[in-house]
Amino acid sequence: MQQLQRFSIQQSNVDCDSDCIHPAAVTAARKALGGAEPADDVAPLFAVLGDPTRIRVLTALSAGELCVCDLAVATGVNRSTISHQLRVLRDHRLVRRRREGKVMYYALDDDHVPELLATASAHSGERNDERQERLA
Amino acid sequence: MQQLQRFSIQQSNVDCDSDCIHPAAVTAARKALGGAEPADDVAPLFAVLGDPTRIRVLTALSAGELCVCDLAVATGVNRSTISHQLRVLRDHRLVRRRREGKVMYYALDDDHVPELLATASAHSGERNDERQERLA
DNA sequence: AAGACATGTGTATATGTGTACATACGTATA
DNA sequence: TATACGTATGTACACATATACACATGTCTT
Repeated sequence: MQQLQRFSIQQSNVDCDSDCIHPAAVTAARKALGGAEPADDVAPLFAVLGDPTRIRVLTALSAGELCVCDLAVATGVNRSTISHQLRVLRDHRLVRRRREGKVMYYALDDDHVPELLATASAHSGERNDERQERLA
Repeated sequence: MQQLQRFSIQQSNVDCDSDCIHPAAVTAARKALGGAEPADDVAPLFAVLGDPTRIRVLTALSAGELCVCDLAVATGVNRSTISHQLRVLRDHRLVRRRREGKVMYYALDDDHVPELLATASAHSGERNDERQERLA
């Protein structure tokens, strides 16, 4: 953390180093941040979703459960990579698995996932709505 | 964030690659994936949200607009870092800025952001209701 | 115009992480 | 039990990137 300079008695008015410009706004922001730092909870989740391969896996699973082999074929990704990413997704409770013989079937574990994907897609879609028409 | 990979589904090895276990499921998954590869649109957005500092910035801004200096104080992050991250957020149309004299005021630019944060928080909250160990 | 101040950016470094090879594990079948 | 096969993981490498220092830019004040 940076050192805090102590020249606070200068004009009691606007000095960004000693005292922030809008103390009321800062306190409101601190309140919004909360003491528990929710960033440490949601940021890792978003980080998991921030990989194209994992998004492809989740999107593929949105059509229904798939085994690892099918996932690899559908997404065109190495099976080893798929397994690694499935483990990441499992650790974050985004997918669940079910064994049937020697085949593992993976499925979405959370209704939040399609919701997040839809919202993010809407945001990206708005950005791309420069002159993009829906294609038949 | 990483660059997308070209993938061809012609990894004809021996068994599982040439003929997947459930061809119908694979075609359904491919249909869900779509030809336009939505992963390349939403994954970068999630990647942006996957950083604790940026989440703190967005959360702080959810209480109202703030200048860079106040953001740095509220989040406890170097002003230079704040500026860098604000640029990233700006590039993805997550925040907008407004100049007033020599002070730049930043605000959330999209209603999707609070929605995404809420959904992600709900997911994390459900996870924490059970006994879940985070990996460092 | 010059100085002060808030903000933006170039750059270097350290940390993180996605990928794939090789290999181990678990289950089913002969 | 032994073999085959789908899945999981250890490991190493390449690449992305978050951070902070130093400096640049833009605006207001004197």
